[in-house]
Amino acid sequence: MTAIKESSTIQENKQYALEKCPVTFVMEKIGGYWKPIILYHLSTGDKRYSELKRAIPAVTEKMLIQHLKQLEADGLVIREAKPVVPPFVTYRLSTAGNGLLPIIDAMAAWAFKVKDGIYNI
Amino acid sequence: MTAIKESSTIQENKQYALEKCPVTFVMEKIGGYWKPIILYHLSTGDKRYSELKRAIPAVTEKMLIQHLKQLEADGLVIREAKPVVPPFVTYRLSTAGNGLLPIIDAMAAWAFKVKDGIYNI
DNA sequence: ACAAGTACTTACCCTAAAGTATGTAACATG
DNA sequence: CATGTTACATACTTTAGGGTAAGTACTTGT
Repeated sequence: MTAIKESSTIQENKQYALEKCPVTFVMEKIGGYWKPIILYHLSTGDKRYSELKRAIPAVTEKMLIQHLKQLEADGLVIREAKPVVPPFVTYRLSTAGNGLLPIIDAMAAWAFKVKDGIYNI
Repeated sequence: MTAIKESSTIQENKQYALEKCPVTFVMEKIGGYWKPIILYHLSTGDKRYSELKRAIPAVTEKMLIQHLKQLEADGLVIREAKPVVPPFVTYRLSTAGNGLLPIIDAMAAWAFKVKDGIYNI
């Protein structure tokens, strides 16, 4: 969680956009390079922290937990920690998180159409 | 179009994410605070530049054209300029741009569910 | 005694994206 | 002849986000 400065124009505009535009609201939740990838990996079942780390080798640990914490704070993923040593922590999608899957699917469908040249982009 | 530095880690990671994750690919296209709002406004029919400006008062002109140019470059919107003075320029969604609408709708649906408290976030 | 594994945390730096402010061409109108 | 309108462009600044590198606690294996 990076510190954000209150009352900068950019934050005010963000507020405006968030209220005006449901799409922006969603982008707030799943925006950030790694969040969609994390969500994708969690869509196939719950994962340990280290499993995610290995599944997404390019992500740094800082970014991984930072996004996981944010997703947790947003109520999209649920963290479960067993009180053992070494730690055993699993992450899984919440109901709201699962509700995102149709969006993810629609995005993937569009992306594949573009890549297959269905649209002449 | 902002100048980007080749071969920075962030750019390499972006590449990785773009290839691995179709969702990230889509986020690249519609990410940025104003793009979804612009797309939403264009979804109800073609609009003049000045109409968009008035429809989204909080956006600065720089951001508005910057995003419009980017959307145009990405093949999502089509720009049509009549060679008159004062200029008369309209923007509308391309086929690919229209293909985004199901995503936009799915996002809006999810956002409204969250706001209506359907999910207990 | 020491390395390894797990799940983090923290301090610092760098870049891309957004914002501010101002300027431009071309004509039409008062 | 000055002002307004439209659709931009461009130089400069700020900020949020991402990256680097290093450290922490607690236990098991060698």
